[in-house]
Amino acid sequence: MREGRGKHRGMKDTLSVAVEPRLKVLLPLPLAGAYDYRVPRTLSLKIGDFVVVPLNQRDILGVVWDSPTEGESKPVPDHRLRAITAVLPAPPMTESLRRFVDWVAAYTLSPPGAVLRMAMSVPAALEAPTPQAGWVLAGPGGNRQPRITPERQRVLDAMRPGEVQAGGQLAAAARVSLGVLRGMADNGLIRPALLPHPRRFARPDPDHPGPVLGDAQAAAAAALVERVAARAFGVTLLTGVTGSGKTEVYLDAVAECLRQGRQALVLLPEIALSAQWLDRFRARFGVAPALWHSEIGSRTRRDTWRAVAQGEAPVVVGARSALFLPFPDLGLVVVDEEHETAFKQEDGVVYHARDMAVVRARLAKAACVLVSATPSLETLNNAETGRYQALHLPQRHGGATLPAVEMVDLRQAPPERGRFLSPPLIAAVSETIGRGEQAMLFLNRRGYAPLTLCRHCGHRMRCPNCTAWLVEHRAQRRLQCHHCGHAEAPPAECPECGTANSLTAVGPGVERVLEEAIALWPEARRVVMASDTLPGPAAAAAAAQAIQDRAVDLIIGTQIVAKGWHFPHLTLVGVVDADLGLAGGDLRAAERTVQLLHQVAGRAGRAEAPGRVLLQSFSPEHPVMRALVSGDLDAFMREEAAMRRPGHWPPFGRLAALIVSSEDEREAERTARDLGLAAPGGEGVQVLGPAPAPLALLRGRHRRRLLLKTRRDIAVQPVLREWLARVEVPNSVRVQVDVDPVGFL
DNA sequence: AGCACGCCGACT
DNA sequence: GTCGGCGTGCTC
Repeated sequence: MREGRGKHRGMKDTLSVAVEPRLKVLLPLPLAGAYDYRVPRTLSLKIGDFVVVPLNQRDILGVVWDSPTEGESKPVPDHRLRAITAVLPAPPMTESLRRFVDWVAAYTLSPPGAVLRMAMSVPAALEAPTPQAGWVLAGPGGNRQPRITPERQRVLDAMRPGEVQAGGQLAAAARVSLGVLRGMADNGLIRPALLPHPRRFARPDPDHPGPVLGDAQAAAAAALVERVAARAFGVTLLTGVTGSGKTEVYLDAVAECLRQGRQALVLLPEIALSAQWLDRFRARFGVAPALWHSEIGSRTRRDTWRAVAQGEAPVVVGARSALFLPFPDLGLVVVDEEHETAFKQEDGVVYHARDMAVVRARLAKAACVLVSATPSLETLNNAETGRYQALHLPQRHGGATLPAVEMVDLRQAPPERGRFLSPPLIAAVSETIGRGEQAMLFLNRRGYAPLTLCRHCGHRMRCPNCTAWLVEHRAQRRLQCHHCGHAEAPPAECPECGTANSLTAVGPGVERVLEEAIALWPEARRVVMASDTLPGPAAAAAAAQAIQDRAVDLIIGTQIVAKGWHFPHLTLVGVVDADLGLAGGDLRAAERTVQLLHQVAGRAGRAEAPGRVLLQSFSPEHPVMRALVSGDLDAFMREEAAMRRPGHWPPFGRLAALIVSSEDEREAERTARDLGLAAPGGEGVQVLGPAPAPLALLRGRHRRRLLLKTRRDIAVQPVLREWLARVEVPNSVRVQVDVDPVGFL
């Protein structure tokens, strides 16, 4: 590149040799960058087009790309170029989405192709949809006078000039067989025609009469509407306690987006559990939105992707992967429950959907709204520094009060031996269901017992592939690993000492709480809500419906009960183990516990009946418990911020984790040590580790962690890139980069 | 991500 | 002697 640039020889070469037209094509593969291809004269191409190109022995799909591929060494010589095979009949990928793919790749240190793969997750949607054939009136002309039988007359009556109808539908309407239609076609009465592709998603009516907003809601809604009407990027944080009507407020912003003729995207953390959310959407707009999540079937998936690309899906509600849908004109991105850790994608391209939603909105010149009753410290900090506008709904809508939160000190009021519900909690539940109201017992642990122990020798049943105990699922008579899926039958005798009937369950899971509840309240109608007892959205929706219909007295659940459900008859929530999330050295353990328990507490008490929350804890004096009892979460978050600020912990500094893993422990150890020796340093840059990861063994891979911490004004990506380039990583070792880690396992 | 090439065990 | 196991490496 350096020699010959601008010199005679170089100039002469470029002038005399016919330069082949070449384009960059990004492929949905984890390659370092876009590849160059020759453009055949027969194709006219533009940037963003989806194309078929040869690679090795096969044909694959890609996108004509225009990234200024940084640091490209030497261009591939002309004679090695291969030609683009074809263009696909799909709308080209927008500039905004291409820049998003580039941005996410650069931020997460992922190959751009790996990110592109998420934006082309439905290859079938790129092919022209197979048009459906139907029939249309042939109109006048032709001098034949075919006989009009009564059947034929009924068909003619069912048709209107110019309107194409599907054969099956038409035959049914005219009460004739398909043969009659064929005969009419032979006689020139009707002729085949292509059906216009059906509009799959009805346009939500922004002016459909929805719920009436209170004053505070109306004011917040007006502010959001103004942001959307500005048709420019901006982030707003919308806060307010459970039941303050945040959803209805941001649905007004969605309505404004529709009036602007732009598309809106709403991200939910657990789209599979969103049946009640969809009811509220329907109440506001009269129709259902387009849905996007991993459980959508392939046909719907293809139709939805295409509808989004053609601007025919005005509103999409989805999980984090919906960020990569091809919206041609995105005007609003809402992230509901923005504090939820479910927004963090942990495998493949590691990204935080809440943060990427802000970027997606910026690149699309769209408004962005982050919504939560318990915002993350990151988001609160951005609101405080003025990067985000803040809107707050001060109280529960409709005059309902917040539930009273009380501690149960397990040292003062312990449960019976081998039981997990304390006398005060038992009394409260009895009282509540005695009054004909509903109670909930919350324990964020699936299964019967988290640990199985030999009473004779102390042996603990552990996963062969992971650093984890096997969790007993008594209903299925299995011991399961919650990390890798390993399962085995509970052995009759201790595998270590051989003693029979010596294995005993230690600690509670929801199944064990259920067992206790059956013994205490045999008459109560119960439901267990856990991810393994509610397989899929339909089951979750059915359970929620049963609760709403008062067909249930007692709900026993894991964290899925915390998610935005509206249970109007629920007045008591008992948290079986409030200390559960606080163990371990996680930076955000306290923050997360406050958020989760506050969300759970928010399920109790609505308009008619005030709610009560009991937290069972061994350390009621812990700041987390104090915050929950006082309800002053703002003060708690201020203290949390004050603790993180001096050490430059997020959000006052930046973090990136390196996870070194290998099936060979020594190789993992050696690479981790090499990385530690090559660690960057200097002003505002610090490396912690290497250390064995808390999950030192996961799915049979030995894991070591290193943590890079920098001041907020130092970007971690260049530091990471230079660091990784200095260390040789053997093939058997994987180094995963996690920028802005949220968990520390 | 695929798909080929390459170098070591159980088969007709 | 071959068929085929999956380790390693390349793809404009």
